[in-house]
Amino acid sequence: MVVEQITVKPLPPFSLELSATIFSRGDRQIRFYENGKFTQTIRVGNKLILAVVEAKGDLDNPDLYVQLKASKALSTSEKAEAAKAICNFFNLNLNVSQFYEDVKHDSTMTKITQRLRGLRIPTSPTVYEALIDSIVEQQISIKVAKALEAKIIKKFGVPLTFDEVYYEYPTPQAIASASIEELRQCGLSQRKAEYILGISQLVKEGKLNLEKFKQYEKAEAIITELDKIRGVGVWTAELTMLRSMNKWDALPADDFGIRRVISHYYCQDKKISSSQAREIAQAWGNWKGLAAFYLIAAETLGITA
DNA sequence: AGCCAGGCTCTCG
DNA sequence: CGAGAGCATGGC
Repeated sequence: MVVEQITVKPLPPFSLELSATIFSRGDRQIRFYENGKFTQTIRVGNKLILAVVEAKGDLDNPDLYVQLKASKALSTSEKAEAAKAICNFFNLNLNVSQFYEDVKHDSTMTKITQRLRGLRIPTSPTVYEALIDSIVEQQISIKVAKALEAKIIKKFGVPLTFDEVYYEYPTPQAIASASIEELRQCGLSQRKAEYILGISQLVKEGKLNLEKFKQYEKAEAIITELDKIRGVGVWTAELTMLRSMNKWDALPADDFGIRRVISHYYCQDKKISSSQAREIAQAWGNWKGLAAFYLIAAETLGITA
C-alpha cells in the first residue's frame, strides 16, 4: 500500500465538521466521519482508492489535507482526479455566500445560515447511486433505509482492503446481474427489488443514461423524465436531483420530513400542507433544496431560530 | 402490540 | 379516473 498526500482548497467559507457530521454514525466500511477525519473510497480511472480527508485552517481560509491510500503509486493526473472527486463530493466550489446573500430577506433562514456557515450538501459521485438510494428510502425511515443500503453495498459493491475492508457503491452492472431473490435478501420489498433491478438493467444495456441529467438546464425537465421510470415518482426524482446533480432548485414538498422542519421553524410545529410549504420556500429562490437541507441540519443539531 | 417512517404501483369500483 | 390496499424493517 502507498499513501499519497494532496491538498484541496475549498471556496470559503467551508466547514468539514458541519458538512461531514451527518456521517459520524455512518458505516465504517462505507463512509464515516470520526475524530475530524472523513473516510470513503473513491474511484480514479480504473483504480479504487481510499481517501481520508482532514481539515486545516479555519472557516474563511480552509484547507483540506487528503490522504490517498492506493495499492500502487498514483500519477499526477490520478491525484488531480482524486482532488476533483473530493471537491465534487463536498461541493467545495459552491458559492454558499451567494446563497446566504439571496435569502437575506428571510430572517429565520438567515439565523440558520449564520449558525451553519460553511455547511455544504454532500453529493453522490453518480446519479445512479443517488437514484437507487432514493428508491430504497421511499416510505421507510432513514434508519431503516441506511441499514438496507449498507446491506446492498456490502453484497454487491467492490471491496477494497487495506487495514480494514471498505466498499465502493455497486455499479449498475453488478446489480443488473443480481436476482430479485438476492435483492430481497437485503431487506427490500418485492416491488423495490424490481424497480432497482429494472433500472440497473436499463443502465447496463445503455437504454438509460443517468449522468446526462447533470447537463440539463431546467430542474423541471429532469423531474419529468425521471418520473417516467418505473418506481420513480416526483419525490424520488427531486431527491435524486438534489443529491447528485448540483441543482437545488426543487423542494420535495410532499416529503413528510421536509414539511415537518419547515413547520418547526416557520409555523410553530403546526401541520402544514405541501402548498403551504411551497409558499414559504418561495423566499429561497433557486436555493430551495439547499435551504431545506439547512433546515434539516439545523433541526438535527438542535438549533433554535 | 401496533403504528409509523423522507412513496409508488397496481387494482378495483 | 380516484381511492385504497400492500409493501419491507426497525424504533418507539
